[in-house]
Amino acid sequence: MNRRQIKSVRRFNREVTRRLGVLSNSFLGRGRPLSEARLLYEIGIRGAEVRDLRTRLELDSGYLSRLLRSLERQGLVRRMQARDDARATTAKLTQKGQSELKTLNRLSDHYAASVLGPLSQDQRERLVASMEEVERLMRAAAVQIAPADPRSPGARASLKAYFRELKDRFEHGFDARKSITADPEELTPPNGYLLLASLDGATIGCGALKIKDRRIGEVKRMWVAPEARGLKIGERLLTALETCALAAGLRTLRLETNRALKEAQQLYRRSGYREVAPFNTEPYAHHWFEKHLGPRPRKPSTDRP
Amino acid sequence: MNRRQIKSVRRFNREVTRRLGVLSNSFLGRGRPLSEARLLYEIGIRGAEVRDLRTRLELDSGYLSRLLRSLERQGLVRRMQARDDARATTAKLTQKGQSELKTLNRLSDHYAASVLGPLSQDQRERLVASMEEVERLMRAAAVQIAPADPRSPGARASLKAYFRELKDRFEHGFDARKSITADPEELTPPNGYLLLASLDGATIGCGALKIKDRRIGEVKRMWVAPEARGLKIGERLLTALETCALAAGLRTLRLETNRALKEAQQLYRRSGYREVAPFNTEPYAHHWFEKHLGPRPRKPSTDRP
DNA sequence: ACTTTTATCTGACTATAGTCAGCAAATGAA
DNA sequence: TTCATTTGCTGACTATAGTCAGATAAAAGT
Repeated sequence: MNRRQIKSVRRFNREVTRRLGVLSNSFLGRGRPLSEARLLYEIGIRGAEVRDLRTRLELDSGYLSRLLRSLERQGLVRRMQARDDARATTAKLTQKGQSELKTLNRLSDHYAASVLGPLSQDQRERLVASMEEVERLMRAAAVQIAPADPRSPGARASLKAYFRELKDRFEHGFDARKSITADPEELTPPNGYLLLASLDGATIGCGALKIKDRRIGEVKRMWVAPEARGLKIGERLLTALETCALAAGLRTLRLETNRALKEAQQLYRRSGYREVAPFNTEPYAHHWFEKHLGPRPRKPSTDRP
Repeated sequence: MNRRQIKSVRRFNREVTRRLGVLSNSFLGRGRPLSEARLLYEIGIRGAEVRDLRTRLELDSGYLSRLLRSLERQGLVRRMQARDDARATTAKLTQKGQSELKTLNRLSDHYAASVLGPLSQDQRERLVASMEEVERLMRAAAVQIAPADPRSPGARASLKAYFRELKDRFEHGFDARKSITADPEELTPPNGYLLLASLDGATIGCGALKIKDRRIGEVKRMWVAPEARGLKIGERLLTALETCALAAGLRTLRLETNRALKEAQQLYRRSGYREVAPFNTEPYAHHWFEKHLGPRPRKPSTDRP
């Protein structure tokens, strides 16, 4: 990355926060603190559990409780205990709260219209397209990759989703018991590693390294959530696994994959993996790949797991 | 503008403010309130007049004074009276303030680098390009067009810049005394109109309408500041003038222009003006244009002057 | 039965970001 | 000269957005 790019990002930050700040104050802030407005918005028509609100808005539990109480006093929100877990609280909008939310939505629409209004049709299209690109890429940049315990909730959730997808996509389904293992203890250092990709606290991908012997590692469990595809997260996971492998002294990585997973094969080929003769008897595999690692990780990524 | 575009703008607003907010807090907010950091940044190495700071940051004079006092107490800023106007105060950074500013700049750079860091080279280029487009178009959307008194400071400044540019660009220079008049009283309702385009309080363009008789108007003084070109402000000024003209009951608009002003001619042709035989003896003109106004203004713009 | 964890609430406190009325000096126009 | 305006300062006030330590109670583990 260079000076020009950094300058451009800083400039964007400065200008856009200023413009958005002024507008969102004048539109959303009408009579209601922004935090309350956001909270109403986040509760939504269907209601939400308070713990979800806390993680989504990243609020202190005390602060959130106070905000909810304030909304309750204004008659906009009703709090009720969840049936299954009496500790958990669910917040729902009252009739009044729902009409308030509609007003907020209308104001937000007006705000957006005020941005688009002065522009020509052509400019509007270009602005919207660029906004979508910025949002997508800032989301991509916010994805974090970090090693995790294979038994942690995030790990289990992503592995479950991974198996589910294999079952859906393989022509004869998928049964983990018939496949070569990659059990939790095999993915825990020093036997191996599991890396999770997460975005805003939610796990959206995984990738594992199983150390076979002192020289050879196997890449397993490569998966990215459908909603996060196209952000190059597979590349980053793979690069991070290679960094892990190098750090562990490995010189060769191997992997096998099913013919249904076209995009995975593309990723491996792009990343310098060469197809080789089968090196195991994995029943679900149609292609086997191998890569010899250089002394240093490749340049594009700066992940340090 | 349609639902899809509005949704996209709202989504951008929500996501980007959240992401930028988190980051700018964690980077710029280290130990120093954001408003103080912004103020230091705005004062800059060369110092700045307090009144300029107030308009640029849109701060209450009391609040700004307090912020400056706080920075002064911390030994970062020195306040001194301006020589020419003893009411005005100039704020300058002390040695310590300058090194603090350098630290802030370094932190800002780190913040930008943290956004770009996880992305591939290709993604970085695309992000930066989209950011520039968003910024440019949001700036364009923030431009306001409004009628103004031809004697107001903004009007005089833009007319002066306009004459200056004509003088530079016309092959034989330009002398307003030899040209057909468009004096302040001719551009004041009901004799005519002067519209100013402004961005964040600064005047960046003008356009005038001189009403010749009850049916025919003349477009004069069309100018956009060089730094604001490419944002379709000329189009908006012209459309707004046409709206004015229609409201005043005019059915025909005329204008003349010099051959050096290629982009102006393009604008007029694009906007439906047809070249006609000379209708006056303006010595600096090479092309004469005319447009018959329909009963309603064209669609793209929503300016209502 | 017990400890630990999870989910929320409460009170007390702080920081940040303003707003507003009024004052005073300097300036500029009538 | 007079008087309105500009410019900045001060004190008093408010709103917003938190943070933190501890209380409480249900649920889950052991």
